[in-house]
Amino acid sequence: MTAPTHEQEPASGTDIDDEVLGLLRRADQRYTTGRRKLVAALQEGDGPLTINQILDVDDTLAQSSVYRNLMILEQVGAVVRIVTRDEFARYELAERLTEHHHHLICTSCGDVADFALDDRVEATLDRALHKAADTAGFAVDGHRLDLLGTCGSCD
Amino acid sequence: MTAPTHEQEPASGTDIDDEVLGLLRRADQRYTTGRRKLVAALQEGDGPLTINQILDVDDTLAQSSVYRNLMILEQVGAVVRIVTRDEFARYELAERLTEHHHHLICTSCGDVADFALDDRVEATLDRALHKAADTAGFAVDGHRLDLLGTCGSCD
DNA sequence: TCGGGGTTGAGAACCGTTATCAATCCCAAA
DNA sequence: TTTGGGATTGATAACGGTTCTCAACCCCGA
Ligand SMILES: [Mn+2]
Ligand SMILES: [Mn+2]
Ligand SMILES: [Zn+2]
Ligand SMILES: [Zn+2]
Repeated sequence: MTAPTHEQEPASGTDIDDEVLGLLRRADQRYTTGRRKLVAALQEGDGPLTINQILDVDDTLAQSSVYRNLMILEQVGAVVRIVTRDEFARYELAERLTEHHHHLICTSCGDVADFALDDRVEATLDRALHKAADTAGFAVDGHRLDLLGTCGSCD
Repeated sequence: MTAPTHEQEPASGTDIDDEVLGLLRRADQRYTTGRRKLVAALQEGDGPLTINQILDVDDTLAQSSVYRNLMILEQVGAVVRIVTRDEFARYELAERLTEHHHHLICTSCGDVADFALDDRVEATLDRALHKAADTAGFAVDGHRLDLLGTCGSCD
């Protein structure tokens, strides 16, 4: 064990499937083959994926089913939908299944990659955010932090 | 003067118009009445506004012109387009014309409000972000920090 | 005053996403 | 194992926010 984080241990390895199964069951949904392939595809990317990126990873998936199943997985709490700057939504596994992290958004090619901050910085940030939220009468659920700039492949 | 910030003094009051005028001139664009009304509408909101919110504020504006002029004002660097969670894009004056700030996004009603962090926290954050970006070979342009939760009007 | 390029705005087109629905799958009961 | 029926699938149509089109208009300069 390392320094304590503000959240419980995320599922790692293939028991992500178990966790997703539970989330779906709780909503009377089945963990079908297509949904398993979807979760597997999301697990591969090192950042949130667009629909087309998902279809590139697994071309046995049907576009309309991907859209529908991502919606269901989001409702269930297994997937998060992310909109950055371009017109394509991106999807990633919820932090409950992975770990709290943030995004490097390349304003040139549009690609999005994950990165994490030091726990100490996160703690400082959370404190400041809660303080700011309190004075605004805002109940905090979480935060979203993106870095905008140019990725390595774009010089 | 208070503690030094990491950016130059933002334009305040009605000389925002002067600044916008300069930005448009530099791109061989005119600062027409419609564009002035658009900037005025954005100045009124206490957060980024959707197209419909803009049309509500000033019903003399034509939708298609609002879309086109927001696009031009964004290219020129006077306006920033923001996409949160719902299907409506929002627009606000660029930080060059206002001040660096962040957003409270209500996941219930979708409304977005501005808030700012302490300069000290911003500095700590910037330092940590640059460090993380360096190790990822990412050139930082800026950051975006949103607070997700429930606003005061939504309990 | 006049000419002409920039701007406007109503409407059409675009395109990512969502809804439709018949065919199929899959669990559960018999 | 067989079978009935509700859930899921996937090709397709519909939807809606945004962008494009183009004729009318405006506005600056000669
Ligand atoms: Mn964080
Ligand atoms: Mn900041
Ligand atoms: Zn890039
Ligand atoms: Zn609200």
